[in-house]
Amino acid sequence: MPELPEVEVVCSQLNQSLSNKKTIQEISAFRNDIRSEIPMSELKKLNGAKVQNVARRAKYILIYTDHGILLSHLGMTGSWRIEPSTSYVQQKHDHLRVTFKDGTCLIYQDPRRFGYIGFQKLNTTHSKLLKLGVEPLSDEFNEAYLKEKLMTKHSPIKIAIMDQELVVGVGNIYASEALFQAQINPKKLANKIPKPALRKLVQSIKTVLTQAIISGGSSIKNYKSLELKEGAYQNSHLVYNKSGKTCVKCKSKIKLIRQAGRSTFYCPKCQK
DNA sequence: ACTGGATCCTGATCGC
DNA sequence: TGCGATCAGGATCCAG
Repeated sequence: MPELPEVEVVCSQLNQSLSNKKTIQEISAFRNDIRSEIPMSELKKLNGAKVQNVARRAKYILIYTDHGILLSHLGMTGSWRIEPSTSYVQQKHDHLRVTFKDGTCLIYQDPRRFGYIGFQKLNTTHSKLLKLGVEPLSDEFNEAYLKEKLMTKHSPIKIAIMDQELVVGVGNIYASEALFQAQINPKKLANKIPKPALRKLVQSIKTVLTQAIISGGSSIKNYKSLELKEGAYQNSHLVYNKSGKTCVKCKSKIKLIRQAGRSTFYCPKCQK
């Protein structure tokens, strides 16, 4: 479900709500068989821990405490929500619940169970984070970096920019949107893109992600932020989910194709 | 060493 | 209205 902007929004809200105030009383799982088993024996180490801050790395959410780090990934349908402990009623697909000493609790819900919950020891890097590429909104992600990385890439550019070992956070929606803004055909081979186009692509990715964060993310199906608010960036999508509709630039029809099993939307006339 | 496809799972939506 | 087929914002494993 969520790409970088949606995770960023959830993360900053969690940071607002949890940091420097909450002490964990108890962590319990309703079921631990999500895609990868929830490591309850390790998570028990967080009992009595004080939350320090919440940060994002790629599409992972890291809840830092003085006893260790609660690592999570929302997969396609995962979400976190905060409720008063006393009025908590278990909802369908609630898998994990963190109870705080101040009378509130944090619940992880994930219908498809594609998400991930893990534990990271203090001063270590979890294995899931080891191979991740650069953050798209950092200065490390620039034209020179992209050119070097794509030199040996024989996949279509759309697939390449979704590769989390190259650059993190770009998923199916923002890949299509960024390529449209950069006027690059998603089928074009990554190692065949001229330098000026790569410069444009870097800029487009940064712009699209930044604008989406400002809008509170995209709510296509069931994404909601912590405060159960929907994002608004779906209203700014120019190609995603627009097949058959008119291109805003040239008035021809937006096309839908399938790449590596995922939908890609683009304008055949504007994107060469 | 690469690449694309199948796979994990539930729920919403589409077409007959 | 009902029912099966298809599709969904992700990541990983496997085969060619």
